[in-house]
Amino acid sequence: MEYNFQSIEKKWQAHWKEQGSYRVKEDTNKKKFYILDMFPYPSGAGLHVGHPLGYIASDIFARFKRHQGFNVLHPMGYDSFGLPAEQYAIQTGQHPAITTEKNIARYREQLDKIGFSFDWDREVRTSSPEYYKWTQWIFKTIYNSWFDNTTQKTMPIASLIEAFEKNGNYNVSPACDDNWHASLLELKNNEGQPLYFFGANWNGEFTATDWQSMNEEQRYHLLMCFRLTYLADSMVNWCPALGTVLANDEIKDGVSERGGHPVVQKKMRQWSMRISAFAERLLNGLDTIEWPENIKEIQRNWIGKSEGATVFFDLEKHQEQIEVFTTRPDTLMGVSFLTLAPEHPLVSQITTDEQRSAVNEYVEKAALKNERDRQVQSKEMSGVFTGAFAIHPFTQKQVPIYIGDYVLAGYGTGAVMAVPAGDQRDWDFAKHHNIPMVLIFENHDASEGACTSKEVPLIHSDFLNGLCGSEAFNKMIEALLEIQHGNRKVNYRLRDAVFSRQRYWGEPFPVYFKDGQAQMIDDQQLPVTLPEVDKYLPTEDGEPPLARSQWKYDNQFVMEYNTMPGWAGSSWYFLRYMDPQNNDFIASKEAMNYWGQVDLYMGGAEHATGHLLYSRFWTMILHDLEHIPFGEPFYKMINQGMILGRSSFVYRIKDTNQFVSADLRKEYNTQQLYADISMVDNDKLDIEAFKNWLPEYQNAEFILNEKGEYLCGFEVEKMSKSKYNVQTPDELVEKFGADTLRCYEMFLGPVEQSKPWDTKGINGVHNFLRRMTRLYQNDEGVILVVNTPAEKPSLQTLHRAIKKVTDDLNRFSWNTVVSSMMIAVNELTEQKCHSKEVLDNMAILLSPYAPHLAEELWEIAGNTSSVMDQSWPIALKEFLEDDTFSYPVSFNGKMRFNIDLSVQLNAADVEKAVLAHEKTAHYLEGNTPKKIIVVPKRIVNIVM
RNA sequence: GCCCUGGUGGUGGAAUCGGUAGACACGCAGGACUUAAAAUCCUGUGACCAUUGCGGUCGUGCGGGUUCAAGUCCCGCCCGGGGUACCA
Repeated sequence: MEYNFQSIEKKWQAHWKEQGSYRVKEDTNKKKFYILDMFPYPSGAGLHVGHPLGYIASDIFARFKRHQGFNVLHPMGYDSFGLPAEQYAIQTGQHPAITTEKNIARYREQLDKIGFSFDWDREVRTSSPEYYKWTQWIFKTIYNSWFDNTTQKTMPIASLIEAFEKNGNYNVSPACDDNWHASLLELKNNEGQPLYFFGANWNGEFTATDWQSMNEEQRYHLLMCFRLTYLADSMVNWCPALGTVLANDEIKDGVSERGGHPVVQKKMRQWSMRISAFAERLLNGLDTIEWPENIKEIQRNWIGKSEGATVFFDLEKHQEQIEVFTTRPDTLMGVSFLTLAPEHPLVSQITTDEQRSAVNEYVEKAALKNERDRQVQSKEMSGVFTGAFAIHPFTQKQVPIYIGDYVLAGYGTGAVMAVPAGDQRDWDFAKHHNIPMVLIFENHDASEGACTSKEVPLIHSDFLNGLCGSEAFNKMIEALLEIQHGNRKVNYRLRDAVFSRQRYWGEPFPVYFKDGQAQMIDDQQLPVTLPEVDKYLPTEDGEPPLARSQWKYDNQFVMEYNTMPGWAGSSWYFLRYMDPQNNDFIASKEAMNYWGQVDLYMGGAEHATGHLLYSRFWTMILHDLEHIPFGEPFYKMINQGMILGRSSFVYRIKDTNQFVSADLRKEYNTQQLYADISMVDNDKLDIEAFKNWLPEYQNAEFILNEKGEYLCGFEVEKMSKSKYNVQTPDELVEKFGADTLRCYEMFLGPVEQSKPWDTKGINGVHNFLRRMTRLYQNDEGVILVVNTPAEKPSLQTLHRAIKKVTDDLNRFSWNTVVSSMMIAVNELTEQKCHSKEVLDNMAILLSPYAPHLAEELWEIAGNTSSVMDQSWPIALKEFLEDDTFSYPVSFNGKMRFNIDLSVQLNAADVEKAVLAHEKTAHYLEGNTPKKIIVVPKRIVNIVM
């Protein structure tokens, strides 16, 4: 019988479904293995061949682990809240839930065809109320928590209140914004008086008595400064025309990517998550997990730890100080000016009357640019002198103060001390504005640029003269502490994460507002479900879509009309798979204790600074609060690469309707046009299909090459509809079968590498499966499997394959496994081996890669059980080694010939045998060997 | 600029610990079978030189180095992919 993959795959998929083969339960007698794929957003376009790459790899690994006796949790679900469904709803009025449902059905159909071993009973969808009930619960939990800087741990907010009751905020160090107390002083009560009783110079300390005398409103705002999710005014990219906030990557050249509308910077009251408190934990945790080094690096950079010092500069004519952060306190003696961000709060206060108009103009100009624009600006170091001077803390000399938009308000203190001798940017700024430099490095000629090395001894630096590096760094910090003008400081780039979105299709907040204060809705009333709206657009006065519903809590209190961002649901979904139907908790303690951390996480590297950071953040919080038994969500991670498309091109001669074959196109002036890859086979164009493709090509004429063919050009690029290079898995499953597709995607190369999709090679893999089939059955359907014992060479072939396949899977080398199995099948075919003892083991080896065919072959060989239930074969040592080894013999490192010798021989005997060999004399050319290197079972090298 | 990756035949890739570079496929060329095509099978296939056979030289982005031995280790460059940035 021919390899009839269509009927085989249909048969076994139905069988597995009927048997519930992939259902999994906690079983404390078995070791667990949790292998997870990043769940997809179910887009309307469906899957292309790139999407299942990671799923295939993880599915193979899950099946391998099952054979090894592990209890494997391998679930799948959908990240089903998101923008595309909402956009579609705006255009068509169709409810996003309906669109999402449809897309999920299509995804499921496509996934099912590929034969994945997901336990679909555990499916989760982030948009289902049963699921987002717990997203809301986690939000509330985070709201009711604070972070203790001393112990570096999340604590319930009640414990902070208790501390305040006892000692005010003495002896307690909750994570918060540096100037949290300043923002409280701006608040007013109903009478328009300051809400708090602290004077304008309050430094943030308060006593137990202060706390006890606070009213409920005062305590609300005070606590908000310490909660791990909090309401605060933050700068957002507001697009008035679209009525929504845009993410940075939704803006191109200062206008919205969609529609090209202007975008302005606006302060909005938003929920934020205090991820900045976890900077150090997130950084250190990376050392405890096995992730690809590049992802760890991306996260480290994103967290952006820098160690340095805070320095306070007194002002010449004002009480206030300017606080700067620097990583080079050792260069403090070289300060020639300070630069403030245009938004710095002291700017208007210190600017002199002569400079005021210039400064105002500059500040206004800067406000029009968003942060990203500003960074793209030219290198000409724009800035304006404020007219004010600071006083150098050591030399007491005047230091001019500038503003410049290269200083960002959002990083550090929004102010920098400039040392032109030691920083290239400061050097550029000084040159441009003709500010005198202070030279502080030995032998440094500052006419060319700054000296950025830390290893050059200092000069003109008073007590630091002659020192450099960390010695100077530490000595300066000591000196700063002594004169009380600075201290050691660690700064992080990581910012708190905005958690509000002005969208419809996302999780609603379990929050309403009473007297302007946010109130959490009781756990018993969760989930708070999405209300119906007439349109999925913002209201006329710019409120989010949910406001259209006139939604009220208890019929009187305004609800929070924002929704949660996309990363909310995906930050904890791996927990829900453990116990997806649980109504009492995110998952039962038993289930979480059993399944624990994800052992292997497979997904794209593009989530490095989003999902992969946020889910670590939430896991740490939940772990600290003892809701879950582990502190890092994903132990081992592998990033699959992207599969790129191979686009085909035709070449039209300019201003004609003539197309010229790619190999002849240089002779003409041509225009390159896409041709759909379905009309191209082996770069040869199906001319008739092309003519019928689009009306404009109907009367096209073709200049063929000498073989009478029309060749297409090609390019490797991202798969996309507009490039006509999308290859769907469905077509390939139809044509070659799921097993072939699975093997081929693995055979393409290492999973973590990006590579072009090219269907050319798929025949080779398909042939391999056919040759495998022929070991069991000839083309007439006669079963060849025999019960006679196998010959030694066949057993050697088998056991070598077992060893190689097992080793390669253990080191996640999916591609080489296919090669090893091909080699085994080629050898067994040559040996005409049809022995059941060999073939049964071969079927088990094959089953992770080609599960349908493996089941079929297992059955053909006369077995009644399922191949999936068989334990993984063990490679027997006696069949792994030959009696002889073919030694390569090299002369001065050049390999000349092989000699077969018994593996029993020791190095001296090998040397003797080689020297006795007839060819040795020839290659010695009369020389005496100076040295002979023998590495047993590897190589012989003769040095002359 | 900085950080992370990668660079091997016509193509995808293999070489796991410093030990025979190019496994396994694709493609291509030639042959067998066939009226023919497909399918299948066989042979060859890194480049260059020599071919009557034996064989020889070069070769893993480039230039150096360490070593008996380097795709693999070290130093200095070049190019591609990704991340990030007036980050103080």
